[in-house]
Amino acid sequence: MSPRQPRRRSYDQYCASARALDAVGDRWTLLIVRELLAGPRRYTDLHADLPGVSTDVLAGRLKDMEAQGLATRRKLPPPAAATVYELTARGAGLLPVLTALAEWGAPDLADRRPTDALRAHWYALPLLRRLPPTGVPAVVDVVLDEGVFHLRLAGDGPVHGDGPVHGGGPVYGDGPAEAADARLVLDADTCRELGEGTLDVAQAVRAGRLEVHGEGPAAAALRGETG
Amino acid sequence: MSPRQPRRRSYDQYCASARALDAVGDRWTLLIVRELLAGPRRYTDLHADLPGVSTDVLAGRLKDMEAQGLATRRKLPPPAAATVYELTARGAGLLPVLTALAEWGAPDLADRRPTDALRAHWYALPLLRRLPPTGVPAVVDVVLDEGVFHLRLAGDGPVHGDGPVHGGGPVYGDGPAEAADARLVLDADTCRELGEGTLDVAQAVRAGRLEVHGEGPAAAALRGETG
DNA sequence: CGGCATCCGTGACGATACTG
DNA sequence: CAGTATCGTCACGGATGCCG
Repeated sequence: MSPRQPRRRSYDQYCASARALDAVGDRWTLLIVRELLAGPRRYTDLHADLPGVSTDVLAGRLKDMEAQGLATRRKLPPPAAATVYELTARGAGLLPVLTALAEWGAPDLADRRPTDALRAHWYALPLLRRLPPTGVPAVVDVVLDEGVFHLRLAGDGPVHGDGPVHGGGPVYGDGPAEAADARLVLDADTCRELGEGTLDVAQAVRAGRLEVHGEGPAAAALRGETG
Repeated sequence: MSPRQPRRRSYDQYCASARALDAVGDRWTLLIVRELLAGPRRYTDLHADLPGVSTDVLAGRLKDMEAQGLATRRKLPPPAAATVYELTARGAGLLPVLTALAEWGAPDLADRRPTDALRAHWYALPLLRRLPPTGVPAVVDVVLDEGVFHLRLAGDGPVHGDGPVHGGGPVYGDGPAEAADARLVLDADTCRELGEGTLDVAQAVRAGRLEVHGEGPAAAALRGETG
């Protein structure tokens, strides 16, 4: 009958961090979460944006994540008859873990190896913690030579580790948003330094390395017009 | 000559989170960091507090961490001629990652399996984020039936993900501190609920589930005497 | 074409034994 | 005490095949 559930490997420690690592400590799992934080994605898109993962491991991880309540499969209504994977609230709650990792790992981006894959929206996580508070929920397009992505800011300051930021929708996404409140134009290295924290938005604007477009209060706040 | 360095496996992605996982994503690494956040430890002590890790994996991880600048080996002066492992500043910078993981994983502590190992200081990480600001640096002993540990609070509020908290010394430790500013006495389940955030210190005191001993301002702040 | 399942070679992991 | 040596097992990565 039961075809021998291989029983997920556990640290068997009564420790909150160990429990978290039991759930998401496997190779690739947190990077799949990173992709799904950009919104619902199809299997093939995930596979394309996770270069190096093998098909069976990706399928297995998605199955594990579904079994643990981190993600769900959903079938889109026709004619777009595709199945997409989507984070649950529990899965989206991993955002603070990913931002903490991104903040710690940002200095390592100083050396860009020729073998490194790159997607524009991978710049989103370090940036989320570094943008000044907009005071109001806002969607910001970020335009790099390498591509365009967008951020969804809650308005009440940078994203810290204090739980999910807003409703539960995607926190960032690939490509431009439908209706953005502001648009940032900068080069990849400026974006890297912003994410690392060695440069802030006001400095970058003053140095001519960053253009902030937009008319609303969010764009003004990003420019530093606090009055 | 060079016996072919097997070259650490990398995700090869130009992404801050992926870079961090390249460094600390291997099994056991973050739990070793958790142990070393309690201060310098000997190999045998690490092995004792990481039940399940095999000796060669532990040795290998410590070597990797040393090579990556996360930890250092240090030989204690005689007569205590033992070698201890100690986090570097870079390694200690992983505290926000571990607190984010602990916060996310805390709800999973609701079911305590009979196979789970337990060390008192494993309660420290979830607690660090949940104690009210003491206003002043303080050392707090926490007394459970299961054992005693202590926390070193910076004073400026709970530990968020905004970088290292204070100087760089241990953030918590096993057993009582030499000179504690306050002493908390509670049972394990109360400690778990505090860490989970479903209960706060003031509530626990009022419910008679937590005693806060001590005379100084830190103890008063923990009691909620904000005046 | 999207979503896997299968097969296979390699390397990482876990337990035990052993050594300076 | 602080690891190294050895070995069986399993997870991973890559390629291919199947099936709606």
